[in-house]
Amino acid sequence: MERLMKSIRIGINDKIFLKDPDSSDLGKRIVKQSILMIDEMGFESFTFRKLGAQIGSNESSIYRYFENKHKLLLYLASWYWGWLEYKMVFATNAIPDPNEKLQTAINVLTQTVKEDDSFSHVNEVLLNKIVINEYSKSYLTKEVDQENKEGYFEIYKRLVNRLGEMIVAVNKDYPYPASLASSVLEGALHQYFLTEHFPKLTDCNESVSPTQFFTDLVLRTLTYNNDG
Amino acid sequence: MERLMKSIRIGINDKIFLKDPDSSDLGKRIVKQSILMIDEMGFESFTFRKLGAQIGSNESSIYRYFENKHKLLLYLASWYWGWLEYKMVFATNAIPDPNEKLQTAINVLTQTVKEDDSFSHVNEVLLNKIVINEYSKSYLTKEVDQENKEGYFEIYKRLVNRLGEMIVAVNKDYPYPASLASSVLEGALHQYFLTEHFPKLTDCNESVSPTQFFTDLVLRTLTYNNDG
DNA sequence: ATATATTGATAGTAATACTATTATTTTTGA
DNA sequence: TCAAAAATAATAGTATTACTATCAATATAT
Repeated sequence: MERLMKSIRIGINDKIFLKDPDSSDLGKRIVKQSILMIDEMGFESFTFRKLGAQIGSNESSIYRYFENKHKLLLYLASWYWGWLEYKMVFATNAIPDPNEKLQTAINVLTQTVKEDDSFSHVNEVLLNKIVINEYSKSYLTKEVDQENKEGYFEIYKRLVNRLGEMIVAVNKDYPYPASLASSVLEGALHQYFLTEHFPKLTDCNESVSPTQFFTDLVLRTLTYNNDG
Repeated sequence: MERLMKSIRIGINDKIFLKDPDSSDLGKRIVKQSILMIDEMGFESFTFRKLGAQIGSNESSIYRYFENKHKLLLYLASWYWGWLEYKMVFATNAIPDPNEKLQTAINVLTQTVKEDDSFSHVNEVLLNKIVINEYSKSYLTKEVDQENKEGYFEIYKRLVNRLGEMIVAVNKDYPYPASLASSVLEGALHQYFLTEHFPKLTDCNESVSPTQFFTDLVLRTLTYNNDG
């Protein structure tokens, strides 16, 4: 798996960047260091000037890769969701039983990332933390419809839809597969956030994972029968 | 109900503001106009300078009420959740049956606000939209733990806990009442957002409401029996 | 009528989020 | 291998943001 992951490339909508950061050493340093810095100081405090100082490069050079830090966040998020999608498809592909397939998908999608593959310049552990803390900010904007039209959220949407299809495969009569799928993905991020900062608002903790909560939730929801 | 709501006052942690905006005409104009402007231009573009220009007051005067726009957002959010809490407690108070009580609570908590009471200086319809689009930004910050310690999220937490208790009252064996409660509240905001901007990621639309989705979800989850 | 509190006006600062221009270095490909 | 092209760096500059400070004007309360 690691060897495979090492060589994959996430296909990201090329309107998100001005110059593909994967195409040069500077581009990779921008991505790598921005992940460390956004995790460290938070997206609000992060600036291209600070990033330039850290990587020994110039602010103006970074602007040749990304229009602004918002676009960089969209890039990082797309990378993350693309990577998760790959892991999910890989993990579920060979499973014929719809129940087991869905179960496996939920496992992959709602687990925290424990270690990065250390081959790529992308630290997936930190990227996972960034997505938990910052992803919402990438779409809670006045420009969301325009940016959606331009395809900046395609990978995420595809991932939600894949999960939705697996839900349908388990129970074709369940009336809200898309809402359940989007709730699982978004909710997992939220439950991780709560575990860290608002422990009284969640039952998840060191011994109970969001994966357990959502696995149970989806099971109950899809195998419900009203004779009980 | 309208008459009652007219005179209620939401008790908001007074560390959120420097001077109670409810205590003066200027304070009320700040709150009223900020709601209109944040809804209109989004939180990022909104500034105290622009707000001052709109209400014919001075930027520096606004800073005497709120340290910064983040605190103003915390104030508006607290007001909103306090108002919802009031509506929920009022609506559920007299209901003895736990199932019906929970059902009513979910109704109140996941419905959009259709008209404001027009007595208060707060437009609840717009405030509801603001909470959908901006609330996450109030806690997805590096300062969240400090601010939580100072009690800025008390009302929201109390509301989630109340809902969690109602869930326990319906099914004391369900292992994730807090997570389910927080998922319903947060998820309702998210489903409304998706309906507006990512319709393919939700089953909610003009004829299916997030209320229906979550009512059904909670019903299935709490009345599940594994004989099926 | 006067002290006090509130608001307004003006100005100023450091930082942000860029853009523009020009210089320097690196890459490439004829 | 040398010249052209591309990429990066350095420097400077602009408009805006997010404030703070000071002082003047006005309203209010005793």
